[in-house]
Amino acid sequence: MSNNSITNVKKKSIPPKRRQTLASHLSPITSRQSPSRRGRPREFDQEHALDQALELFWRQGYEGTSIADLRSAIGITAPSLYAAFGSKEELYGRVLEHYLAGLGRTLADALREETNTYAAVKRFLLESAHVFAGPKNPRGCLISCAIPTCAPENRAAADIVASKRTGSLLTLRNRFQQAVKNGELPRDTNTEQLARFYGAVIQGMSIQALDGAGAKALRGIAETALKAWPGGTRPGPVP
Amino acid sequence: MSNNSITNVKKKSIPPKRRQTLASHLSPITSRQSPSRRGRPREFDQEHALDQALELFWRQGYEGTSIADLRSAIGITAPSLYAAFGSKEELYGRVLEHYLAGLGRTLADALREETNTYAAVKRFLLESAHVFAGPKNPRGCLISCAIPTCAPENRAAADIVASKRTGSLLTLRNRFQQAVKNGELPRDTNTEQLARFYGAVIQGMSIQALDGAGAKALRGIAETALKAWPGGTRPGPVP
DNA sequence: CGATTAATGGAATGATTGTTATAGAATTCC
DNA sequence: GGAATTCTATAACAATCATTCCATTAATCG
Repeated sequence: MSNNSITNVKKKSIPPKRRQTLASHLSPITSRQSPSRRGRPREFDQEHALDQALELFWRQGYEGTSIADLRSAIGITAPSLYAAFGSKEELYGRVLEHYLAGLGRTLADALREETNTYAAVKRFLLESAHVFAGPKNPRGCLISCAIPTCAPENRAAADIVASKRTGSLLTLRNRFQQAVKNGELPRDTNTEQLARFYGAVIQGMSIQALDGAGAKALRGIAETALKAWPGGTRPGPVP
Repeated sequence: MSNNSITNVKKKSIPPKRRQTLASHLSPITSRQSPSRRGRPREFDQEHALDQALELFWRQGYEGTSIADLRSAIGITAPSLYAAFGSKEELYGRVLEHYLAGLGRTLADALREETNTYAAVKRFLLESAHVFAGPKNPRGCLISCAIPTCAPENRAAADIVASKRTGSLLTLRNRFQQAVKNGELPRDTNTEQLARFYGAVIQGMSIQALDGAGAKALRGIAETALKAWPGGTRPGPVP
């Protein structure tokens, strides 16, 4: 109950946050949506709510989206929102997962379905170009350029997205390491450096998409980036 | 005086903004700082105020920095701040100029001082890596990844930074066009595409710097990006 | 000197921020 | 059929948001 003001030197009073933790750390899927539970059933569709929240966070960012925005977009009252998602920060985490399971799954798809690593990267870049400039969703990437900077109070939310970006870099690097073993990449390839490079390209494409670059311009960036592929433009031998 | 609520469909009441325009559109330098004017002299140093504001906007972003933050960092009262800079949005514009005249002048410097275009791009990338990961200033680039998304009310501020990014892309493209004429770049070079590519690399480097990448990692990204230089890794003939 | 002009400090503006009591309504368990 | 449980709606919470009113102070111009 009492706000321990000892630990916090800053002047902004960060709200206490009582019920945050447990739900989000158990299972990423079934936090509160397992059917046929005890009390009064939920009257709104969680999936639809996440869609609406995704749209807002994507278009306006974390700090630019208020609870009031979310409430009116989803069409529920504040207590319902907090009962279902815990807090703005937790909802944001859920939305990121929702994105990565939907339009943001381009990297995972490409790496899983393409046996050739060069082809996987190429597909990842080109599909991203398509999504980032697509007319049906907000421009850019929800992950790549979300909350780059923020007020100290929102640091936690920023760290969540940052960890997703870092995760993508690691995923790329792991594949490149495997590709070195396969012979797809030269033995002396700096895999982390290469992963960072293609990660940077994606992030830059995302920002330029926000600034108005179309799919064609983004594909041009991707095309140029592929010229930096080790061993020349041609893909390495397929294992 | 009266808020014309016809044009604005959104629910958020955007503050009227009375005294915004004139000052900022005349001269980017002498808006209110020409010496020996009429009334009571200013008691704080504008330059120092801009430094403090720069630090804050750089570290926390536009939406993450409040007037209260700026007030206490600069050490002035709200009326003084508004008298000197007009509004948060105008102050932000001033800060961006301040940045481009200081630590953010890497692109302009490189292009002006390096006769070889490849060398200019290389220097731009490496110097940026140094600034983005430098310990003396906030990480990343104030321009590259600032306000990618925002609340509708802050669209104007976001457009200011976006125009700086677009300006950098145009500057790069112009230099590349010149380099094609010089013979430094192949005749069939898509100069806009190349400019977008190196712009994207810088933007990605900035984001990764925010995520914790050190100067060495950023230089690695730059090094890889230079391998995409048309005609191979070696610079073209010097004119 | 008196008038004008502009910056200052203190206090307040209305609106919006994220979040929560409180009470009522709808379901399952026993 | 209660008891327990969980969602919903109304209303409120304190804090913070960007901005401005007011009276005062300090300078220059005539």
